[in-house]
Amino acid sequence: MTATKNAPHNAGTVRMSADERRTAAVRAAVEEFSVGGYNGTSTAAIAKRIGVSQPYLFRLFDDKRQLFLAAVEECFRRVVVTFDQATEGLDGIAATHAMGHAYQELLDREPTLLRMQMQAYVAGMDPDLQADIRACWSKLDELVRVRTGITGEELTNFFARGMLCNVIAALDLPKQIYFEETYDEQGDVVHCDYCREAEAAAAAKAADAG
Amino acid sequence: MTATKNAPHNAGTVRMSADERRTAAVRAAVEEFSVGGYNGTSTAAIAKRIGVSQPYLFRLFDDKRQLFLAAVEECFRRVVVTFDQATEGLDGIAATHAMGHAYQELLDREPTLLRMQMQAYVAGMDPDLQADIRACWSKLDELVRVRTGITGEELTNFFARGMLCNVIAALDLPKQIYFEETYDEQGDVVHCDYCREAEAAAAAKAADAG
DNA sequence: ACAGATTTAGTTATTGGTCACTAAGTTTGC
DNA sequence: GCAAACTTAGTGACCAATAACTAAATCTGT
Repeated sequence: MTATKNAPHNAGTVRMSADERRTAAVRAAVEEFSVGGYNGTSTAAIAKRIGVSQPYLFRLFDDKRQLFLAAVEECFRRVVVTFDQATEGLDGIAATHAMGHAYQELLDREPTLLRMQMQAYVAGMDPDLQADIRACWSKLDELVRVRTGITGEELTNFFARGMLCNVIAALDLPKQIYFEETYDEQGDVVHCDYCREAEAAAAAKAADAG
Repeated sequence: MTATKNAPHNAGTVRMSADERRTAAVRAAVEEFSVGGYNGTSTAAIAKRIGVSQPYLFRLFDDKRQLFLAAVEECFRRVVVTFDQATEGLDGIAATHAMGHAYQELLDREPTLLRMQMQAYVAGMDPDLQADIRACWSKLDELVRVRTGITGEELTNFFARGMLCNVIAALDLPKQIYFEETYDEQGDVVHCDYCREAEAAAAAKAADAG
């Protein structure tokens, strides 16, 4: 009695394949979980964001936990892709610098990704989720090690600075407090030699493609 | 009608002053919130831990938010105290090293404090809490700056490495992955020159007191 | 010294609301 | 016409916060 008999049940929403919906749901989940965290985000909020009823989410995912893990994996996947693209044709310290710059750029362009990471780490305190979150971390660790070849203090500082970026994203601190950039007379960012190497590699690749 | 007429209402629990209870509640809150976070921890769990009814917590604190903030402040206070004690009689790079060591020791001895910090940072994404959490961060930042005098890259790396410790605590990673210590033939930890300076300062202070 | 008054530390019972998840049905594209 | 995409309706569990009450400690006047 709530709807006229022959009016469409779900007017306004587009019909999608389950896989397409799942993908949309994961994207939405990243957005929602990144600010509310696992316990502070309702499945209803995620459903609303993709224009679907809340119970339908449970046809796409076994439970909230699975949806959260999918969001975490998507988040790490996007970071991995970023690192991948940033270090094409580079290795050693040049690759390390490139990754560092790329991550700091994420802080400006996609703070959601860094916030979602924070949420993943605290969710990792729950024994039910810890193993999966650790696996995400390990993959990232692995990528950095093989792409850069750095170890010891250098590796530690790389990840450490990444984690500081995450906190800056969470608290919305002005990033120049800890990451100052220097500008030339034109107001452009001054790049170091490693940056120039990275730019050269990118230019070479572009020339190759074009 | 639920209890025999003259039987004590709260048999088994000790009577405390409100201030004592509040202190106990804050300690319990740090324990509980550090693993469950703001949204994943019930006030009932905290009340149970100090042997008090759940509604009574709301006589001691206005609401859950206040209780959480008290726990966050207690957590940061304990870190500040640790840094304070670790750097007595030191400054400059020696103080920086001493703080760094002290923080890494917290990772072994009081992982709860580092986990609680993570919870504070993600809770700081909530606009209602962000200002207070930022204030805690600022205090810590200020302390490190005045005690060590470091700036720029050095300061950044100091905080960055701290944040990495927090993540290690959260995910229960083996800390030697990023913080290897070297041991001598006796199996004792090898200290650097700055450590020795710190030890000398501590010894001098002990001699002064004794 | 002690009875009554007052404050302080606690209780139980309850409520309004939220949330994850289930069951059973309806619509739509092919 | 059927399978796959989606809905509404509902349930039981939990949870922050309130209300109303009780008992123990402390103060006060005589």
